[in-house]
Amino acid sequence: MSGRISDSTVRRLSLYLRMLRDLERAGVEFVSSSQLAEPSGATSAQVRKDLSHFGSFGKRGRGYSVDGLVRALENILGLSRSWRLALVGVGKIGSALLGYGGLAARGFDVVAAFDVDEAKIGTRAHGLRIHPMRELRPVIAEYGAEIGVVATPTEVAAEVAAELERAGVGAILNFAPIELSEVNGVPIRTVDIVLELEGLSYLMSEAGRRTGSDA
Amino acid sequence: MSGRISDSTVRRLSLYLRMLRDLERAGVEFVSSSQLAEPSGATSAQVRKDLSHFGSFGKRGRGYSVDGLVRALENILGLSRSWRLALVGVGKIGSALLGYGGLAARGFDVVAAFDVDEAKIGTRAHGLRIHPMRELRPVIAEYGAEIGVVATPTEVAAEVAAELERAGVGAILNFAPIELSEVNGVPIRTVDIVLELEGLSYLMSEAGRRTGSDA
DNA sequence: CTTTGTTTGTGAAACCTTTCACAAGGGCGG
DNA sequence: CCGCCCTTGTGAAAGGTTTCACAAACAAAG
Repeated sequence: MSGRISDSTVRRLSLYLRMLRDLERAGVEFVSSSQLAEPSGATSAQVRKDLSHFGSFGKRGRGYSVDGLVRALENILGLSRSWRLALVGVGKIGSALLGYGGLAARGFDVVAAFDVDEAKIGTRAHGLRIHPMRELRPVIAEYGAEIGVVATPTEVAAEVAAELERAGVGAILNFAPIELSEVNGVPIRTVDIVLELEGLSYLMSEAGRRTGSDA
Repeated sequence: MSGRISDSTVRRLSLYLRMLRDLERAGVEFVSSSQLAEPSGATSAQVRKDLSHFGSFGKRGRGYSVDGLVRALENILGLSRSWRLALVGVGKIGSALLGYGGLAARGFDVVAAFDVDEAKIGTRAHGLRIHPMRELRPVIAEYGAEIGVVATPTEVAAEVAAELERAGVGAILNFAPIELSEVNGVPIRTVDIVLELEGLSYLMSEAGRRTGSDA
């Protein structure tokens, strides 16, 4: 088992875990790979293959113990603990994140916030004091933040990401529409809304072209 | 050329276009596939392969005309026009989207907003009147919205997506942490922040496990 | 006009992911 | 205990994407 696990496998594991938690709440004890596959649009074989990279969790003829698999996946994904986030940029997106209870509910706590705007520094947003960028390193160290969130304008995103890295975060979530390159093995995920919309734009145009030329 | 184009190819095309627009602004006339590849982390061969699905845009020995390729990619991606968005759910994320100028700047105009909260209905958010859900269909028809944006709580996201489809949108951007299944050929892209964070959590835990067992 | 530089466009190869299909294992009723 | 049924775990096959490597094409210089 276990070599390098693909990104898509990890994504699916998260989706399986979500469904398993729902099942657990509903008091279900066992689940089969096909039931597990449905909500994420995967196949039962894919579920079994995904899990097989990490071990043997099922009972033949019976399926998977819901509780057992929840714990196994939480361990694999690193979700049996909570993570501390440092937010840089308390603008539109940053504020939305601070106000979004879904993060803390799932074990991602924003413990520190930073901005360059003198008017914001020292004030509180959703109960969190906003620090000046200058204090990035000490404050991140003080709170032990592990994940940096870049919610700044595009122009400074790369610089901020580098600064976060130097401050010691182990991973970065980036909301600026720019491809940041991973250095020093600090993984970066970018959430790029415009890119998603452009993908949809392509598909709609493509559909139009096909329909158009059919007529 | 041109068969079914993969998602990752389309994403890269968007990234190429971004860089090309920067180059255009900078007055550069020609660009090579390797220059184009760099910012998106692709290889020059990949750039050429991606483009080759749609035609022959370069000049051997010279590279690609920046202007020419910008227009070609805008046409391919459907970005030589602007798109009208209908936003459902004017909560934290919805408001952040309304306030984010980056969308309109790139040709994605939010033309209608909806919510169930009686207190919000009739008021304006960032200059946009908030309509009740009941008026979804007529208002979307009136403004000719083409892309629906789901920014509601998870519980109602699937229902809202179905409603948007019936109202005639051609694509859906979903911010709720749930996998919505495409029906009637209406493509759906989901932006799932928690999923991204969990991916980072996996990588950090994995790194920890490796380092831990090395010692 | 010919030679030299460079860079494209593209089959073929390598690599990676998903699907298939089935032997192995376990529960359950009789 | 036996036989039946169900579901896992997994090699092998299929399908897809990325990389390689090179002929073809063009610009520029002599």
